[in-house]
Formats: sequence, C-alpha cells, structure tokens
Amino acid sequence: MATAASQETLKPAEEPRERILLAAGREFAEHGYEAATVRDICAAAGVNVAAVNYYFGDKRRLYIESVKHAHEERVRQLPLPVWDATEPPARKLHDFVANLLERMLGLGQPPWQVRLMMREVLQPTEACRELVEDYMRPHFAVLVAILAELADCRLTQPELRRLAMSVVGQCFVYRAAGEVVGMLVPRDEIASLHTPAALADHVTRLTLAALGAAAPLGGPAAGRQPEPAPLPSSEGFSA
Amino acid sequence: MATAASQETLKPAEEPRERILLAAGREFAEHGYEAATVRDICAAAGVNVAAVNYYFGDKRRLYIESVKHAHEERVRQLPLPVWDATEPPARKLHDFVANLLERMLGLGQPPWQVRLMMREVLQPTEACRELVEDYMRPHFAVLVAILAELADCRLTQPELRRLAMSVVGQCFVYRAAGEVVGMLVPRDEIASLHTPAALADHVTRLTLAALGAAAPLGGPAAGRQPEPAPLPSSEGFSA
DNA sequence: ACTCGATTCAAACGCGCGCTTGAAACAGGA
DNA sequence: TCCTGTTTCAAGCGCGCGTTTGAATCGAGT
Repeated sequence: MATAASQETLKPAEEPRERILLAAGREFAEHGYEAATVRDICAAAGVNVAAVNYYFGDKRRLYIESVKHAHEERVRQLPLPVWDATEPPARKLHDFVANLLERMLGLGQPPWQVRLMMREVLQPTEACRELVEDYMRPHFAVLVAILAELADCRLTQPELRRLAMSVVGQCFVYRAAGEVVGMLVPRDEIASLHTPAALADHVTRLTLAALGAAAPLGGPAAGRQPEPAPLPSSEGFSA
Repeated sequence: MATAASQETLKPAEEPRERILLAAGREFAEHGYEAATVRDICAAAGVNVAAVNYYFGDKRRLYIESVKHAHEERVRQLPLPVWDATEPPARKLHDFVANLLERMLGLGQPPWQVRLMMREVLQPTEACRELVEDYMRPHFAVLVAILAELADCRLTQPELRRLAMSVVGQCFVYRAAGEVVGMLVPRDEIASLHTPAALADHVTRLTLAALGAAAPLGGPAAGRQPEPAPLPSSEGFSA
C-alpha cells in the first residue's frame, strides 16, 4: 500500500479495495453469486478486472469478503437495542420486533446488505456460519430472554426458543416471500396493515396474547368489540 | 424409442419429454436456474443436448415447463384437506397447519418439487404468478376462512389475512431458513420440538391462544384467563 | 534523476455455456 | 421396396465467463 498509509484515514471509501467490495455487494445481492459477473462488478467499481485477482485472489473470496463486509456494516448501523433495567418486558418485545422488521423491511427501501444476507440465510455458503454466530445468535438470545421474562418461568428454555422462532418467522416471511405476500394481499392493505410499524404492533400483540399477557386479538372472545379499521398502534408498549 | 404413438398411455414416464422434465426439475431445484446446465440435465435424462431444443425450444421455456410440471405433481399428491361441516374450527386449523408443515418439511425428506417452488417464492420469475393463483391463493383462502370461524366476527377480513400470514410465516421460516434454525437451536431440540407434528401443535396452540380460543402458552398467566376450549391435538401441548 | 516495489491496464487464454446443424436412424404407408 | 416425416445424434459455433499476463504507470526514498 504505497499511498494507503497516508490517506487511509482521510478517504478510505475511495480506496479501490473498498470500492470493489461495495460494488460486489450490490451485484451479488441483486443477481446472486452465479449470475453476478466479475466484469460488471469491476465496471461498477471503476476498476480493471485484474483488480479482483490482485486484491482478493478470485471471485469466491471476493464474495466471502463482501458478505462479511456487508454484515459488519449492518451491525454498525443497527446495534442491538439496550434497555433500562426497569423497562417492562412487553415494551422490550415490541422494540425488538420493531427493530427486526425495520432492519428487514426498512422504510427507506431495504438496502442491498439485507438482500445479500438473506441469500446466505436461504442458501448458506461458507460465509453463513460466521454470520449466524456473530450476528444472529446474539439477537436471538436477546429475544429468548425477553420471552422468558414474559413467560415468567411457565415455559422451558427449548419452548422459549421455539416461541422465539415463531416471532422471527412472522417477520421473516415478509422479507423472504414479500412478493408473494404482495400477490395474496390487496395493495391498499399492504400499505396500511403490513408496514413495519403496523406489523410490529401485530406480532407483539399476538405474542403477548398467546402468552396470556394481553387481551386476545379482537378483544375478549365473549362479545363483539368494534374497533377502528386500522389498529391503534401505540397501545401500552409503544412510545 | 420411436414407439411413442402406440405406447404413450402405457408408459408416459419413459417418454424423453417426460424424462427431461423430471431431470430438469431436479437440477433446477438443486442449483437454481443460472447454475443448472442443459448438458447436466440431458445427461441425467439420458438424452442428447439437442433434445431440449427439440422439445422445449430453449432453456428458459424448459424451466417454466418444469416448474409448472412440478407444481401440478405437487397439487395432485397433496390436495387441499376437506372437512366435515361439523368439524370444530380449532381442529381444522390444526389439520391445515399440519398439512402445510408436512408438505414443506415432509418426514420422508422434502422432495425436489418443494425446493423448486421455494425458489420461485423467494425470487419470483414468470412462473410465479401462475403458482400463486392456482396453488397458494386457494390454500390461503381456506386458512383465512378457518381463522374467520375462530375469530367469530371479532376481526376484519384484512386483519384475518394478516393473522393468516403470521401462521404461514411460522411454518415458512422452517423451510426457507431451515439451515439457520438448525444452527440456532440445539440438535436434540430440533429432533423433539421442531418436527412437523410438534410444530403443528405449537403453531395451532399459539394461534388459538392469541385468539382467546385456548389457554395461554404454559398455562394460565397471572391476571388473565380466557375461557378455555378443548384442544384439537392428540399430543399434549404443555410441559 | 534514478530505482524499485506497488498498482493499474489492455489484451487475451482456456473453458464451458446455450444453442445449432446436417446427417443418420427409425417407423409406418404406399 | 422406396418414400416421408419424426426423432436422435456427434460435432461444433459463437459467446461470455473467470482468470492470467506482461508491460505501463505511479510515487516515495535516495
């Protein structure tokens, strides 16, 4: 690195290596490993094709590095939420779900990093295990801990993990199968009831109700309780 | 094999066209559209590479035909369950979820057809819309109808659809992100609590509890106790 | 000014891809 | 038997892929 030593801290984003990682992440996220081409990546990064070989060795190693890079970037952008010790668990659950959904569906269009990571989840490569250990397991553990608080010793740890997977699954389906959801649910409903915020309320409410920590969906089973069509979002757990 | 005209009804599975569709389905399911090669497909089918051009035109049309073919095969194997009119809705829900999970995770290893369809769900191509309309929308409608019975007019149709998506999501995550689930949950737990049967009980129980149609998970919680309903499953839910 | 390692570049190599071709092999009707 | 339309085959075409190469260019040290 001839010029790197002096300029590294000033404009690291303009380093070729960095530019290639960025372009590679976008291309791999958009087209997948097989369909993405080194030529396109290099064109997008504004470097010669030989640069991939020079900086990363080959396409495979470039892919692994770009997944890691995207992952680190994502962790930096959206760290695990931290709560006050006195925070009620129901609110923690809502915050966690809202954070998860925002990260997956994010209003300002989901960034390519998520798409790239989703590919790893759906069809794991060698980059996957690292992703799980460093990124997903800690998040999952936090969710399990919140649910444990809510269950108040009435569920075993394995049962809590299964419940946690139910929570994650409800969010996951919107990201992984979003296009099919859009075909099954009318367009206007998507815009009102299936936004990250509305879904966070829904998933939280459903989970709390299932644990007996909130009223059942749609109010008590005995009578009918009319409510405004769009569910009032901030009810107890939201700020 | 030019005996086609006379033998067509007797052994259609040995027709070249059929053999190619079968081999193509397997290859596309395993490697995806881009990575699968016409040469490998033809080798597996025991035909010349030119046969693909002869019978289907090109690789793209072969892919579409193989997706359709797999879909039709799957529908034939696992038709929508039909219930007696007197069947309690809670049991219908359990049957539906069990059917869905069995279809997705099937004990006798999930066949390649599901893998192929899953690829379409996760990254839709032109074959997807047809799949949704013919196959998924009817199933989804049945689920919504069951939930409507259970909710007993306490939820609007849009809310029911969102709830249905929660049910589907809990099953979907095990198929789409199964490998990651396997990394997050201990191996022995997978074998006991995350089998299709156990998950069907779990998802049903959670949904009923959320609707106030069954006791909360882990038994009654402090403060709230909706009127319980008989559980539809043969297996114990708690403990 | 010169040296020398680090970096960039245009060009191309070898390979495997989807797809085509022209002829051979086959089956039924006259 | 020959003719005719259908199906199969080995061979190969053109292309774009990942990768390599050897020279040109750069920039700091002396």
